[in-house]
Amino acid sequence: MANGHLQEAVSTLKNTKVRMTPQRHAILEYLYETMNHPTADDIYKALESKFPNMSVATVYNNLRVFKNVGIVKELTYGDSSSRFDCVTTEHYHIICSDCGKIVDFHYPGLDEVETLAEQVTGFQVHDHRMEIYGTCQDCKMVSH
Amino acid sequence: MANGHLQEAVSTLKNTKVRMTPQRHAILEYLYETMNHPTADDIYKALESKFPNMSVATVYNNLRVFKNVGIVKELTYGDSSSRFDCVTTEHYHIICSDCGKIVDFHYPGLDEVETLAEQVTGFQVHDHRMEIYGTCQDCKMVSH
DNA sequence: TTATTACATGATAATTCTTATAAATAATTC
DNA sequence: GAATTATTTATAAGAATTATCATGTAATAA
Repeated sequence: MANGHLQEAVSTLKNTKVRMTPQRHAILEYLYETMNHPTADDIYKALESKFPNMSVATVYNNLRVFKNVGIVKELTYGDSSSRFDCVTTEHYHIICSDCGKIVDFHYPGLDEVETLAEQVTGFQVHDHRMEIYGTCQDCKMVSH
Repeated sequence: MANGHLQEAVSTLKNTKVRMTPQRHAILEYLYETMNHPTADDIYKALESKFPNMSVATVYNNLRVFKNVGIVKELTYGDSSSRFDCVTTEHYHIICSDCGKIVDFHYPGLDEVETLAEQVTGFQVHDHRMEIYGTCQDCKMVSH
């Protein structure tokens, strides 16, 4: 299933001028398998053994390429480094303020907010973003 | 009215061990008067004439202090530098993807999302964040 | 009031994340 | 297969933020 999404992403790339390279495939594979919201550096380290010569710039460059094509989303939280997420279904994130863990959280979507915003502000809305912050169960334990 | 909120923030600080200094007052004043979601550098430049000797570090340090006390919120968008917003009433932001303009957008609040998230994930929720992205009217004009 | 303590500031260095550059390499097109 | 174009790699550069530390200033205690 994750594999299916990966294939889909690969064929999306095929339709553009973007070439498929081993590095790009590995980055995508990692994103779609782990579903882990990694930073660019996380990805770099994870693929270090497979691609000892790969540059950090390659990771950044390709993440940007993927983002432009629309198969990867960039998430900027407060913690200085962006996180990257493969675009699959509509879901939000809940983030633990203590340990930083990110958990997917499915929710119907906030389309009504978008339409209301359009009416009130006159903007032409094309996206929104929401995150929830809290303390995860593990961290609740620790603090007791 | 903006002034009222400023006074409130000042007295909040009084209750903590945080001292009031001219620089801190000026930073808060700027935040509460402009309501402009400035970056740290924006603030630094805006206060340059009043405080020619003020260091950028002072701005950063104090914004962090304010954040910890809870009278200022840090907003991280994709554009590399954080923006800072004084905490007043519950509102969200709608951001123009073209020119970067940020407009306040009042909405009842998404408490139900928080409670649902608590039930589903087991997190203890204490905050959430939402933004809407679109094209503002000015930029819509330009593109025609 | 004076001494002491604790916190703030300012200048600068250091760190970190990200992007730009340029040469080498690989893939695609004809 | 040769020419063209995109990609990788290594490194340098850039920008935002934080750390350091000496100095300064305000609060507290005697």
